[in-house]
Amino acid sequence: MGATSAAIRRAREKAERREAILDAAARVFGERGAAVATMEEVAEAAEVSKGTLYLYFQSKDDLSVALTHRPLDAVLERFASLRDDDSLDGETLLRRLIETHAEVVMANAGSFRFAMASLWSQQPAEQSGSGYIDRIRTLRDTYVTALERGQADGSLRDDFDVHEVSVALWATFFGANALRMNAPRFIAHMPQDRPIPDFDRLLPTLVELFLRALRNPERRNPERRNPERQS
Amino acid sequence: MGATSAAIRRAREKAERREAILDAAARVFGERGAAVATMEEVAEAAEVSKGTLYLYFQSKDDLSVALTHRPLDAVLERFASLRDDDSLDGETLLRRLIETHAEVVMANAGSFRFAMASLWSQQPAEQSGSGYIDRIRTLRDTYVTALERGQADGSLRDDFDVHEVSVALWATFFGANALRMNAPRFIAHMPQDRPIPDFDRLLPTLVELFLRALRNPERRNPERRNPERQS
DNA sequence: TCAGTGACTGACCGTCAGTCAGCAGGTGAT
DNA sequence: ATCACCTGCTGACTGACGGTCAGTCACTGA
Repeated sequence: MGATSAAIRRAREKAERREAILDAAARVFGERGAAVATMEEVAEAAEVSKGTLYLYFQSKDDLSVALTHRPLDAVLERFASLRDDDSLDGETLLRRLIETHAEVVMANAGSFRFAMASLWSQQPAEQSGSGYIDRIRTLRDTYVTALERGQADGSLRDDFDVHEVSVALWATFFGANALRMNAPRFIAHMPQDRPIPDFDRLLPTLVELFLRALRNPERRNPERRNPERQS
Repeated sequence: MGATSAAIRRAREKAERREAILDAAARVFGERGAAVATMEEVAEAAEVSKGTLYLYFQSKDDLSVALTHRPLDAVLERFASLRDDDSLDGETLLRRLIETHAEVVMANAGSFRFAMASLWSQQPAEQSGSGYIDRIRTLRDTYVTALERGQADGSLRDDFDVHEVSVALWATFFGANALRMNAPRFIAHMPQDRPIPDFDRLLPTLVELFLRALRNPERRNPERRNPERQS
């Protein structure tokens, strides 16, 4: 049936256009800064009219939140493959998750920034944020998995609550990524005669601290794989 | 001189009006939500015209950042009195700082929220944020003091860099406060059939984790002073 | 050939941050 | 008492931008 194949092609083109708009928005928001960029500019960059934007996204907020979905999906994909790698013990998995997470966030700082802004400025529980929350939940679930694995294989202590700690991890790396994204601004305001905090050391320091708090001091050491890790 | 006393009175009235505007803004931003509230509404609540707002504050962003100064000053004041209390060892001081910080942030969530939003949305290094940065720096300095005291009195380990850790603490409690401020939103989006993360446990969990990582395992225990403090 | 469909357009609207010419009322000098 | 002056304040106005919608056009399938 010709009707069907035409419909399929339309659907595909529609999806492609949506992606093209997201590409353009990422570029514009990244270059110009999120709040300053206008929908008109995004439309121009995407080579469509402003009205078209509103056929694909309900609002500017909706568009900017959608911008974070792709990088978050990238995080989740890499999370999944790490989680499925059985050769990693809980501690190593945890460390890798944190590093992966930070890496992708920093690589997409522009996209995340405005999503953060709209997260803060809205007060109603917008349903536009729902996709974001879903992804965050999956992300936290993966941290829980790593913690549970660590408790099971003895690489982590077993006297903490994995759910409580996973929320703590979430908060911590949220804050760390936030600071790192805004580091240039903070540094610009610092009086130059004082030691400037080293934001690049932030992640390693935090990883170190958390692992020190969580690592099992009397590790059973059954199937050890990596002989490194001292500090 | 009559002229002088009149000038003094004017200056005082000007300061009072500024405070009154901040009060009104805090009320309006708190009730209505930061981005939704208009300057017109703030003006009405402060019983002045919109134009007057711009005699006291350069912009809406400026006003909302100024809103956070007062609570931050409250934090700093309490920080100073904690720091000056010599009977507190480093570990206890650190714990108190964290708790105080969190308490004030939560009590003034409305004021902080929009400041966060403008932090994210602007890209230029606005000088309006400079007062904010100054306060944040003092805040972090106090954390550094606590860490140094802890290393000196043996309540904390001495094998970490106090500056690196202070940035880590800053990031962590920034993130934790951020999450707690937005907890209702996250919870609203969570599917109800899953265990909901307990945001009230977040602070205690983090304090616990950090102290576990930082506390001196072989504490010399020389001049212990307060037998209280359990949680 | 042509009616139907749906993606797309851009002029238009409402809102709101920010401006500015003018006003009131107090002040100090004459 | 009078007046020039200043200072704080006002609110109508402007420009910009997010969002809308009546209308256009290309394509489709009969």
